[in-house]
Amino acid sequence: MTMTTAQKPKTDWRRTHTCGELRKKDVGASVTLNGWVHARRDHGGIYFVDLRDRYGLTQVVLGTEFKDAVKIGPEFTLSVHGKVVARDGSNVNKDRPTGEIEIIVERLEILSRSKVPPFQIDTDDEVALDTRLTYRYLDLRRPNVQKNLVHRSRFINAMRRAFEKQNFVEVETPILTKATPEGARDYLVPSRVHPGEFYALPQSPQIFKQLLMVAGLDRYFQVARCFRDEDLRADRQPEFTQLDMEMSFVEEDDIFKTWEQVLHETFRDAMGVDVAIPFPRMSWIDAMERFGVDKPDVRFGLELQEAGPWVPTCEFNVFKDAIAKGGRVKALVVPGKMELSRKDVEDTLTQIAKNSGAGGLAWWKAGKEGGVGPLARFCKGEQAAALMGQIGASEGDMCLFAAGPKNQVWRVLGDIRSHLGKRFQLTQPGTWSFTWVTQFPMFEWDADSKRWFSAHHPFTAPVDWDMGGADVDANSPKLGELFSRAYDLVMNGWELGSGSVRIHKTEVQQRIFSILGIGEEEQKRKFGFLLEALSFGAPPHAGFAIGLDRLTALSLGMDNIRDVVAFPKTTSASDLMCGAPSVVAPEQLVEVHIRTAIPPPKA
RNA sequence: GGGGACGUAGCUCAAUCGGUUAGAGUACCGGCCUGUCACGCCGGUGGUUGCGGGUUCGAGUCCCGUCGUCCUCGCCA
Repeated sequence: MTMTTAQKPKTDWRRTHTCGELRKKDVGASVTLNGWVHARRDHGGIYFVDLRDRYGLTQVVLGTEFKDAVKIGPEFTLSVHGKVVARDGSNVNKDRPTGEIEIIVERLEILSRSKVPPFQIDTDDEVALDTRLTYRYLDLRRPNVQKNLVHRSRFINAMRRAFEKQNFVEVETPILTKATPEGARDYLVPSRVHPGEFYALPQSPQIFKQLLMVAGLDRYFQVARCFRDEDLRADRQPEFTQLDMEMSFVEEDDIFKTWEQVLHETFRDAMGVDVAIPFPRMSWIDAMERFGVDKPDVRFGLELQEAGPWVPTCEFNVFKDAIAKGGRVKALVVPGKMELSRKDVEDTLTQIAKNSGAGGLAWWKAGKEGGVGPLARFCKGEQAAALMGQIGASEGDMCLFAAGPKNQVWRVLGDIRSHLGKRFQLTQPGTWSFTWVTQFPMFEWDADSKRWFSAHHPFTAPVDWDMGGADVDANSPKLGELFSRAYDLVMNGWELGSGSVRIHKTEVQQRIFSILGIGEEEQKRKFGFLLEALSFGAPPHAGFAIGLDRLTALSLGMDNIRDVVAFPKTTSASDLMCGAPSVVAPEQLVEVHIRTAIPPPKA
């Protein structure tokens, strides 16, 4: 809604939430209001209507002069000219602007009539998602959803300002680009001019921003749309937005400092929240050992404890076998006051453990006399006290043990820890806890295809440029022990973004490609332009990208990114509003040289 | 690709052990009401219970399939 008064200049609706909101000081002023109107009931010839601005913040009751107005539909768009008057003082609700003042209407013009809406727009009642998404443009009229988009806009603008203040240059990179092997599945676009050839939509602007570093734009950023043809989740849409950046002649520290400053200013300017900087840092291995995940929610303790040293003193073969096979035994000590029952452990938690790949969960209610639980008979005499000392448990604490390969132990206890955090509400809403997680593994072995994959991406620099020596070939298991200069930014248990120091030397890049099973020929075909670019004296560089949808959702306390995206897709990646994807005319296919038989559309 | 939950009026939901004419609130339409702000009162329209098949004397309810939405595992360099 726009509002003009004699005293007040026209307000830019993008700048303020309160523009359009009628206040007591406006009494006596002449106004023009344009907005959505939800007509209430006909009341003896008077129409009482709520005028709602585009943020849904203003509700105005029209005064008695409105009684001659024509009858109108349930929702419509209109323009009202009138005089603002104070209502009878005895009937004012002091807590809300609505009702305090009203407009005596001099002229009313219906700009646009409305059909009966498919759901009630003037309430925040729950409506089925598919209905909301089919009529997203009506859903967006609802105050709660709309304010998310306003918040998002503020966030993006604040970030842009913060980057520009640090002399970053925003550069747009192509949306029609080249398919990249590895990583996520590409969305492909057939070329009309080149029969049988395809563009791909970018999974990220990664290579382009590295080329910008070679080009000498040593402080780049971009609000970048990215596309990944993978299954959706609450925190994942097939297209999403990154705040992407890259810098030259820098290392981890410089990236961290830049982002800490940017995020500090963003939260301050967009939300008035003072985020403490610098953010704590933690190596990946510490994150895994202490929290069992690479995106730990550090707002609560309940850290994983090492039980290994105690194992040789006991007779529990499951634990001994795990250690003998090179695995680990770790524990989660749940304070007695959290009141975790035997049933909780044996039902809920055991189920979580099984979902996480464990055979089971050993539990022990700590006690100096041997405690209670399946583990109790292995905790005779001194052993009980020794175990309590080893894992830091007190009398009455519920201790949960996982044994096996370290990845599995981390996973099981990490999942259970996260469950307990939610269950016992160990986190406070409205807190923002950032952590840098550094030094991720360089490679991960894929048992199915029997080859190494990059844990981050193939352009990530190893911590050790020499990668443990020249004798490391693509078959060496040693590759699994190498660390990279990749880092993530984690907030409240969510991965917000990731980045790395990049490889800027052609030889190193070629070697990484070889380890990943990309032969010389293939390297040339797929990444020739990058390798050649690196050969022209590429500066050392590093970068980072943050998921804007996730950041916006989290900052609003939401756990689904759907409502910070104007037109989101469903879990089956379709757009219910416009009906995408859809069948196209055969002529269109012929034009782009696709002759494959198209399966008939679903019934 | 796998697992789970859900699908009943425009919307939000109910319907007992499988039982006879599928209800309520709201919305919508009509009537009454000049100070409402979830206005009130009276009346009315509105349903192939997502779709297809099966079991049964009888299915919204049970079974199978299918479609859709949500959550999740795999996947997301």
